Amino acid sequence: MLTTIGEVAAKAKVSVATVSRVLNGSCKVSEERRRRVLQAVKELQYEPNLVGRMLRKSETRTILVVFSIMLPDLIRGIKDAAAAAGYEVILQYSPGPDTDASQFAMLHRGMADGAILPEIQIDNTLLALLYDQFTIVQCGETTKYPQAHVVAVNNEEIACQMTRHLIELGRKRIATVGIGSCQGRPAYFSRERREGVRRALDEIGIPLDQQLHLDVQMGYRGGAEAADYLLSLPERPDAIFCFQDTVAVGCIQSLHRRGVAVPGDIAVAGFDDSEICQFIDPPLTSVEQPFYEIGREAVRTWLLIHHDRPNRSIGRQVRLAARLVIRESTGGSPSFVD
Amino acid sequence: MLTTIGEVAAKAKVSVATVSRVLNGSCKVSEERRRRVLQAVKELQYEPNLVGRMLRKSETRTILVVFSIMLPDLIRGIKDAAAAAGYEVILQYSPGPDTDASQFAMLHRGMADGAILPEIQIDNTLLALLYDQFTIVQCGETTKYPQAHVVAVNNEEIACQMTRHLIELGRKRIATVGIGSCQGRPAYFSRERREGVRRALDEIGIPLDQQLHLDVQMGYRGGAEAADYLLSLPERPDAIFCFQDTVAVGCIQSLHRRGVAVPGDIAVAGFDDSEICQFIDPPLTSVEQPFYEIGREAVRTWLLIHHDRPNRSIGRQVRLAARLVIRESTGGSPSFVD
DNA sequence: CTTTAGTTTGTAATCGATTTCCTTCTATTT
DNA sequence: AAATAGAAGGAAATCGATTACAAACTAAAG
Repeated sequence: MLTTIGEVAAKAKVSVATVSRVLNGSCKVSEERRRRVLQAVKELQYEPNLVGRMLRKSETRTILVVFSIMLPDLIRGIKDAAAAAGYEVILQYSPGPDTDASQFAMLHRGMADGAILPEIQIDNTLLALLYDQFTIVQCGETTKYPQAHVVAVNNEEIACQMTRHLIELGRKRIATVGIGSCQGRPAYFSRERREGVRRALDEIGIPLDQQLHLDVQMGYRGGAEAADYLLSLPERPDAIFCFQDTVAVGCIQSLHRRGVAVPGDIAVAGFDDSEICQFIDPPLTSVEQPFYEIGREAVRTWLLIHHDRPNRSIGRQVRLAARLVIRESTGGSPSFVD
Repeated sequence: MLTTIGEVAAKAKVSVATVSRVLNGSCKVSEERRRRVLQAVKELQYEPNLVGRMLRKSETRTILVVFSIMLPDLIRGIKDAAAAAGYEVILQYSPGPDTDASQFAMLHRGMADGAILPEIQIDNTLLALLYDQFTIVQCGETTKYPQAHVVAVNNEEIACQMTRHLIELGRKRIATVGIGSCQGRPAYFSRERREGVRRALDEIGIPLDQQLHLDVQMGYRGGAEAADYLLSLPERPDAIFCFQDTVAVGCIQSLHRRGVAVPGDIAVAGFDDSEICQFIDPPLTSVEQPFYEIGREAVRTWLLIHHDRPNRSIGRQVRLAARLVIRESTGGSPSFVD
């Protein structure tokens, strides 16, 4: 059994109310009693029971984080910002690209005040229900739901920059590999990035060739499949921009197997700048996302919305800048470009 | 505000006790009232508040899972087995190889009845304190703590098998790269695996060369550093057995850069059989761990220990079989061996 | 028709922490 | 010395669900 406030009160020879007051800073406690209470707390190693507190205050001060891909920096950002605001974080892992209602039981059962959804693809009907009842912030993955609160990088802008970089290197037939959800629809961030690619191609008057743009399941296998398809085309691309690093890695692997040189024949770029980019052959050009800041900003946004519930009619969109990281896989010399 | 049992009772025109009885199966409720209650529950979309239940029952029916590397199958195994037993799971991410007391606040604050620690390296003093107060099961990573409850693969046996495989291919100077904790000490599973390697070498009368065995931080960078060190030796190894796939990948990458052929000059093997093994060049020989089963078994063990608290003097050790997955990185033809 | 046994239902206590309300005590002013 | 304001601390209500206990009701037996 864990120590309760009653035992602390008994040991310190004060009432439970006084113990609570000492620990919660309502400073109307005499120095003598405060000392006795703190002494007892220390000796008994008392930590207030969160369940009791939650019930009494009718709030959990807990944020649920439902994630499908593990992004350590993002989680750290969320945890740090939440802790700073006196909030707990509980993680829920949702395997697969699409998330269903069962992942949100903790909300409906009163164990969390709201949720942050990093890189989660989710049905619009379910999303509407969640937004209706709880404080929800999405990050990484964006959404077409108009009331959604979103923290993400400026996908369109950075994809446009990446495409310009490829064009500067003389590439003209640029393919993109996005991430699809279960229904075969591309994730919304894929659409934004593709729109950036389209804009860059537009600038030099190249029309979009639909054949060159496809969506796959995230992971190495998806990348391999994409490469196989693109190589099967009568006119092969000379660059492949994958919207996730693991997809790019799978892609490169498949190109190698078929004797296609990277970047000699085809340049490949990824997205996220995960650790593997530096450790694959050739090192992978990618887009660095400020995951830690995205996490922190998501919490800040969450807190803002949560304390301003009545006025939350319109969605709040926060866009952060991403950064191109050029490496050998696109044939450029290893250097950074802002 | 979420619906409470009182509102359901009012709507169904019964007492709260009756609602509770209907929902908790004490079947002494008349058919008529049961129907009314279920109707009201449905209409109000009522879900019992876990906080209230936890407080009243003085148990949370929640297991805390503190993880440092994300193993989706293991988490799925844990969640499935926990759900089947009516338990919730909350995840806590612990960045870095070593875990400190702050990760266990949820236990001390009454939000979980115990914890499962997958692949977590943890100080023995802290571990003893945890075992003393809570139901704890470790999995993946083992422990020298004698009262520890551990679910893991038979590291020594499978490492011995892998080494025999390398010996059969004609390799004689076999290096190992283990995972070190912050204090520079190797993780305990590294020691077990190394012991298996020693045993296999012993069988053919090759003594252990200490120079060939080192520990690094997990991840690609650790593998690259290990390869650099091993190549700097006057007598290079002809095989490198890495105790984590990412380390093996980093290792191979560094070997490639220095013009060392894999497996021509040096064979490389990994551990965990993660997805990347099939998508790296050359495909990586590895050890498949039954992560889903480890997760399930961890929960089963947890439940057993939890309901048998007085008699838990001695640690319970569960060892599962792992499987060699031979691929090109060790020069064998791609095939499976049991 | 009364008694008794058994079943169903409601009332109220309970879990731990917080907080309102009220009492007690101290200090200041007249 | 009496009156009053203000500070400090304790008693008790509260949050939501469960459950011990008591009350009410039904059915069977005498």
